[in-house]
Amino acid sequence: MSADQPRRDPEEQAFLAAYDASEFAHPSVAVDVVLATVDAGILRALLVRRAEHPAKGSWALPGGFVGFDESLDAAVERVLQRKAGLENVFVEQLYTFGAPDRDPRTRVISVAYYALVDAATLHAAQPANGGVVLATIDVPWDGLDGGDVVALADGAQLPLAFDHATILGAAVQRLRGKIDYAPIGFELLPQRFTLRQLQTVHETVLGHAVNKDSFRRRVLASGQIVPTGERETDVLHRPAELYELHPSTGR
Amino acid sequence: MSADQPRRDPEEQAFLAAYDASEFAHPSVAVDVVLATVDAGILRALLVRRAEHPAKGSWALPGGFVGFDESLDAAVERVLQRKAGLENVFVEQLYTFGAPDRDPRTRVISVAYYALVDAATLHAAQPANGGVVLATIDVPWDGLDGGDVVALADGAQLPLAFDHATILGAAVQRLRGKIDYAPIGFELLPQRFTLRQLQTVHETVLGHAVNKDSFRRRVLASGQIVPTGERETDVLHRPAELYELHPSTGR
DNA sequence: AAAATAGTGTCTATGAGACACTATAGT
DNA sequence: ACTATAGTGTCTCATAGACACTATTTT
Repeated sequence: MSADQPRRDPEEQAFLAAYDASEFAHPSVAVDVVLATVDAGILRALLVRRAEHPAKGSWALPGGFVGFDESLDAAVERVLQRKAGLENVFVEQLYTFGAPDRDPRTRVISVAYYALVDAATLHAAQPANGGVVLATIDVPWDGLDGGDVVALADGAQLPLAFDHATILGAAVQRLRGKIDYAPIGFELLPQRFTLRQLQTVHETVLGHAVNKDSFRRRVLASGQIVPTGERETDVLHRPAELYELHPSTGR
Repeated sequence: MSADQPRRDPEEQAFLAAYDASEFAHPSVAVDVVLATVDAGILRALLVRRAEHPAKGSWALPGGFVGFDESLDAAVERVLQRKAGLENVFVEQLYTFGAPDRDPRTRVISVAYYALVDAATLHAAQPANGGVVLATIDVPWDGLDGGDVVALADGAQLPLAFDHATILGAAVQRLRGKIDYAPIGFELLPQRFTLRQLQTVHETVLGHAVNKDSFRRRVLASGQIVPTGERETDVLHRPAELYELHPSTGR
């Protein structure tokens, strides 16, 4: 560490050059949204086919540029409404990707978000235009290692635009790190759900099986969910009790 | 790291050549850095006095606009070098703040980072200009609740510019959530440290005392640190063994 | 009745907290 | 010798995993 080096003119000039550049040309700012769901034990995310250059024909996260007077959250809502026909979805900011060459058009800094929704709601919402697919996300790493992921549709790998494989990987990594202590698993289920469904959601996100007994104990002891007194129907076995989020959690 | 870029055909190259990024008004993009340290059991952060409007006279996080061809990480490095005279500091992205009215000049989207350094290094580093203070951070909430924090110098509260009290609070919240499982406590200590020093760092960040016995057991069992065989000197009591990060951790 | 999953009770292993005790520096 | 903190050994308690067992639905 050379923290005690005196400041020299070149450093000051570098600062001034960078500052002046920012006065003339500003980067573009976009939001990209990882809209994820768990469907029958499979992790999926919505992708949009790029109809125009750049990366024409490859698949991208739904996204868009941030308006000059538009908040980041508002931009995300607009994107979700327009590309997936969804409103009032659980959304959290993920990370901001700012490599100078990540978009060939110009400098684009992208603030990535993830949105979670249950599979039924996502299937019911019809996107305004075509060119949209609910891709299967294949995670080629274990635990919290991180890295790019692979998107599949009909068994074939989809080419992903820009650095979106990295953004998808970061979203999976964040979900895996958070699901054990934050109430995000519920966002991937309908309002009423069984403990088995919740366990499947956790297992799908984490990428490995979890212990049934301790999972039930832990979830019930957390006080986050309450039994409804009703049971699931149309199953081939003993029906499980339906639970819902504790009213104080407000959903 | 980043995914393979799709092949560029002539049509796409023509599109890129004709692309005009200045078609719309773009927000400005800045980085703000929470440069934090733990000094004798006190959490501190570097603040810079604003010499110009807006918020003239109040205190702000060190920051600066991102150059058009400059990566976010490079902008953070530049800010740390210029405002604190530091290089090779541990840095991680925190969150991006984008409320349209957070800066009265114009639309400024700020990508916030936090940087961690040990107190001795921070004291040794000479900031380029005056108007810099190492403020005490007072956290008026417990655990992971979150919220604004208060900056103090010489016992008096410092007025904070823009939304920087919120950014500082988010940094504390992130550190508290991460220190139990991520190796960030070591970044706040010199290369060699005692277990008691490490415990004090944890207690200062968390805002509450931790159990000595289980802390020692947990840290030693993690295998992250190794004993050096040497002991501290010039203390009024039995000197403790000095530890350092396990070589494989690479620092 | 058979099949399948829901749900309960209990034993064990592990890790945290508590506490007593010994060790070693400076004064 | 006294004081303060370092460091160790052991007991207890809480929680996760494992496993056996019972309960309840459809076919």
